[in-house]
Amino acid sequence: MTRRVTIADIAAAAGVSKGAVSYALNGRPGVSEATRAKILAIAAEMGFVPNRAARSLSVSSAQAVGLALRRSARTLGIEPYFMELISGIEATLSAGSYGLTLQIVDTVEEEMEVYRRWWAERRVDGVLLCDVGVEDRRLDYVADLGLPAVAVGGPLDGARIPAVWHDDADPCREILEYLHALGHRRIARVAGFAHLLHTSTRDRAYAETAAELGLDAMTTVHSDYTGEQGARITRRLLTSAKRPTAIVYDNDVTAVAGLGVAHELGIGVPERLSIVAWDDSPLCRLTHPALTSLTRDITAYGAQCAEALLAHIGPVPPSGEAPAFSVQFQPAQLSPRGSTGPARD
Amino acid sequence: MTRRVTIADIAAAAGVSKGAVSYALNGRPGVSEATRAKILAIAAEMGFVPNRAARSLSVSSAQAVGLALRRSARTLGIEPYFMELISGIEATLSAGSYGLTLQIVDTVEEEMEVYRRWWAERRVDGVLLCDVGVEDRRLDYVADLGLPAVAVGGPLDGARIPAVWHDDADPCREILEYLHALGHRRIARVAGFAHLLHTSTRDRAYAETAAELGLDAMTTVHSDYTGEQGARITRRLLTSAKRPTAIVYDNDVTAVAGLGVAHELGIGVPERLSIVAWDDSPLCRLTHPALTSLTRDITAYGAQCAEALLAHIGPVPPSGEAPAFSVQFQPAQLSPRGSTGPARD
DNA sequence: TCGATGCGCTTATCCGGTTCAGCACCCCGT
DNA sequence: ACGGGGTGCTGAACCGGATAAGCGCATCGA
Repeated sequence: MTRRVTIADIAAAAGVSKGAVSYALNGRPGVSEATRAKILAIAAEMGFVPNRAARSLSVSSAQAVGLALRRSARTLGIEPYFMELISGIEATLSAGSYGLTLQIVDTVEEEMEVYRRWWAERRVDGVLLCDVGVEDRRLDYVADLGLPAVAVGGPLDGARIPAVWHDDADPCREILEYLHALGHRRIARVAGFAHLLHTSTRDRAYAETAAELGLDAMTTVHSDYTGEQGARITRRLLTSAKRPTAIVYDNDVTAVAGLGVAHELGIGVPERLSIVAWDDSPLCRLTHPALTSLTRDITAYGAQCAEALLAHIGPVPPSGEAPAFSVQFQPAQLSPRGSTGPARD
Repeated sequence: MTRRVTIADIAAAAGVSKGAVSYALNGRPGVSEATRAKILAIAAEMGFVPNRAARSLSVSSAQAVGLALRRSARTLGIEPYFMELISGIEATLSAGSYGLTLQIVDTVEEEMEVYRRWWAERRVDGVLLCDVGVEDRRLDYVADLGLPAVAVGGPLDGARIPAVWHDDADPCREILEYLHALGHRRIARVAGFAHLLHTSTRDRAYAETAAELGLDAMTTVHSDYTGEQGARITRRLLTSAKRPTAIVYDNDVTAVAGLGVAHELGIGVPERLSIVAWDDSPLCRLTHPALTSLTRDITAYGAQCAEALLAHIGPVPPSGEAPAFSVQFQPAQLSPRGSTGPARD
């Protein structure tokens, strides 16, 4: 295990100074092309890789982005969303030779503390904020810190940090119109955390569309996205007097759990109950029947979020043209599968 | 956005030198208790957080651990295993104020390149190796690099790096004896990647136990752990001439997919087919019937792996007592649920 | 009373890069 | 021949901590 090679070693080998080596390696002017080539050749031969800490100390940039997730291990495990998102984020970051630092936290306070520490330590150059809430203290907090951040969700009107989001209202309309066309009139919804921004966006969109279509009052029950609650709520809905003929779920996990409950109660899907899931993860194709769901490319979404963050972190745009502050991502699209069919009663 | 506070600022405020501040903050001798208290008070008041890069440069330690995952975004998303593992790893790391750096790669070559770069850059102090293979080039590679590493899986006889693993043979025996007791004689298995170490361990254990119990030759089909393959293989098994009365799956995803196929084919579970899943994720309780599965605490496993790595990275044990080189984790336990029952034919 | 000891702190150096000021040199026009 | 200006490189400072060496001073035993 030989000692790490530093620019001083290269300088000695090339017979030049440290400064010249630095210029050569960074493609900056200050050395002749001949010298540059020689230095690059020697660096490559010696297998030089710059020490990240030294560089960070000099240029005061960590070349890393932070992601703090405020979800339990169980939820994170079962929800394909997060890993797909991370996967997309990661792809963009490593393409730009940025690292991803991950931390899992329990409370908002802890999460904000993590941001404070990361930023004070200069461990990250920016962060991505997931699970954007209706009232989200983190937005102002990171803005006050001066920590570059991008919200994964929105839109955030009047917010001081950029957001990447997709329209949730249109897909809601699409779902209801689809179910309405299939003859469904009693439609229930198993929603996600009530405090999340996209939940409230959907709450409103569903309510408006339901009114327009003249549907019976839509029952909406908020959940914590877990299978347990999805099952419990579905069981209650399906055993109530005015049983819905269709249930829409805000995520895939609760939808799969709901399908399980329908099986358990001997209620045929889609004959006597139609099911629609949000977030078309592979989970939705695991079941029988496969779940009709809202397809969106979460990995691409993650990639876009990371790009927005890098643009936000990056040097002041040379063209003087600032990157778009907020970006709207392609909306989710309905993928009909076996779990939806005509209403019977 | 005020400027970051450094030890020089604290030194100036306290009227002492930088060195004294460093000694005080790190709890080392060299300053009187009175001065130490004063410095600590000032540091706290000014909200001092040491610059990570500067510290790393001095002590040449990154205070971070790397994790490179060689799985597709889809697999990572759908398999609860990884997020639960990460969650556990993360808990241990942040308790020791270590960071977790995550990267997703496509090939072994790329993965090894990442290790080389991380180590050369001193971006990490050590790495965890997931998905240990039967012949695993990474083990020697990181050992040659001198990069501290711990394998998440084993046992690794004669390997140069420590491993944390759990016995896979005993649970295999437990499963087969259980199914045998229920009267099952034709048992099939949907296994995981053939090249993975634990797959081959299970291959052997199942074969041995099957022979002991006098079971018919067990059909084993290897898969890539995805729902698609799980479904396809199950469909083939269930439509073959000598249909198995029980199928054991190497992970939860393929098992859930298998259950879907049984529904699709109108084969009652557990009346005409029993299903056992490895890895008791919440996924197994989402379905109806809930899946009998092998419970293991993956989060705790991840925590243990991280602990082993930190012990391996850490300072030479002062007591002269080296940490255990390889650690065996608690074995998985069978949790019988609705998907298994007596064989009928 | 004097040298030895040790405490408490300062000074200086180092880690490995980046970057700025400055200098030697060459080319050029006049 | 000489000043002006650009090129190509060097030396040194700097980023923010850790740490070894050194030094003044009080304490203590002989």
